[in-house]
Amino acid sequence: MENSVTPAEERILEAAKKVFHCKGYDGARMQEIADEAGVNKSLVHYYYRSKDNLFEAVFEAAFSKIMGRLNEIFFSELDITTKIETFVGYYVTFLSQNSYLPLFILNGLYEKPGQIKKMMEKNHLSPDRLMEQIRVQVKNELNLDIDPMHIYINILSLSVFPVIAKPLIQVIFGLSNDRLEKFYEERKTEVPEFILKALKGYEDNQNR
Amino acid sequence: MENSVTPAEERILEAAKKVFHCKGYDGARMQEIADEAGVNKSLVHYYYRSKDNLFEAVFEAAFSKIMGRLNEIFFSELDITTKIETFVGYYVTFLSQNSYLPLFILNGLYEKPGQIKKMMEKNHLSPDRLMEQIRVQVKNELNLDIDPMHIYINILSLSVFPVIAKPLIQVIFGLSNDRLEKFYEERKTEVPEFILKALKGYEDNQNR
DNA sequence: GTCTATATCGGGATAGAC
DNA sequence: GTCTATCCCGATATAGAC
Repeated sequence: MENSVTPAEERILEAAKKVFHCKGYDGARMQEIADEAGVNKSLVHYYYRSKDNLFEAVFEAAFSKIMGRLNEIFFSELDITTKIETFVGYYVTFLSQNSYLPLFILNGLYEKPGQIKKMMEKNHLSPDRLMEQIRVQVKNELNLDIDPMHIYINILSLSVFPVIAKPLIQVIFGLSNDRLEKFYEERKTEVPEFILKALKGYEDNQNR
Repeated sequence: MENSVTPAEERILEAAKKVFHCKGYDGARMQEIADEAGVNKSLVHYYYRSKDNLFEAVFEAAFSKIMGRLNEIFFSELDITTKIETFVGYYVTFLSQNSYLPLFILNGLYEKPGQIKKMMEKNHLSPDRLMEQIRVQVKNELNLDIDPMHIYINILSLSVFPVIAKPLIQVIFGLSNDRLEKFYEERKTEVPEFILKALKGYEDNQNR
């Protein structure tokens, strides 16, 4: 099996990422991808027989990139407080530098409900292990018996949504690009603080 | 100017909503919209000269539907606690019944950064009024001097993201549809609780 | 491997009969 | 207002020369 990747093939994949990420499957044009890669349109088909195949390659790369890092942080040896701070800090930074990625993935998941489990396994993602990991840590370190799923989704929501909703936020609050950048920067400390204060609230309740 | 809406025109708009919401602008087909409305393809062009026009009508309706209600709740006379509970309850219910809507709107905002201010004004949305409204209420009722923007976005994130990320959540946690419904139901109480506990945390800090 | 040329199809839009 | 027929372009994909 061929192992080395030719420069052309690589350029095509990079170009495809750029175009698919911004325009989605239906909006992307094979011609535009070819132009972006600086090759002939036929060459794109030579390497990736069809638009579908090319899209799959792009989607899988994006999914792995996001989930791999997420996985890494959540299964690390950090204590829960540091873990949340690390997670939020990393995601807000990473996502605002790649602001097209999360929406691309969400759209992709709606279009392709199949074959995703394959990717989950490839990225060594196990729902049960993740849940258990959070539950144990919340129990041991914070002494709380609360559903880890809601906590996990809350953390994700607070980190990801503001990036996805960038244009909406600009419209609702009438922000300039500079002011928006500052807003994201603030969130790196605001969000962990918000989460930890909430968790502290549960603690007070249960120990009362 | 013609005021009454013919049944056909109405059926076309409803059909267009269904198709555009699910497939987006590029994915939607005029033929499919016509079929869905039970009319000939030409009739769609007769009423809405182009695909662009039709899409605008659909987008504006969706935007107004979501923002109108949001506006209504945030400018109501409720105290902040009730307001948050009402908002989350309403949005989690409404959005999970119309789970395609938020993603449709976010995608649309990326594609059409123009002409949105027109809609903001049409819906009487003023960034400044909204911010001031939240700031005053948080100050008066909770005695807190914190940035209302982060609070507002946090509430929105926790309400909207889990609905948008439905397929992602199912994949990450391996949930059945029934279990997911239960999860959303739980969030109607979990999310306001989470938010209010966090706010309480700020209160303790500042009064210490 | 990389290009040119072309097949084939589908979609948006319009003309014109009724 | 509603239909049939058609135009025309653009997009995916393939064949085949080099």
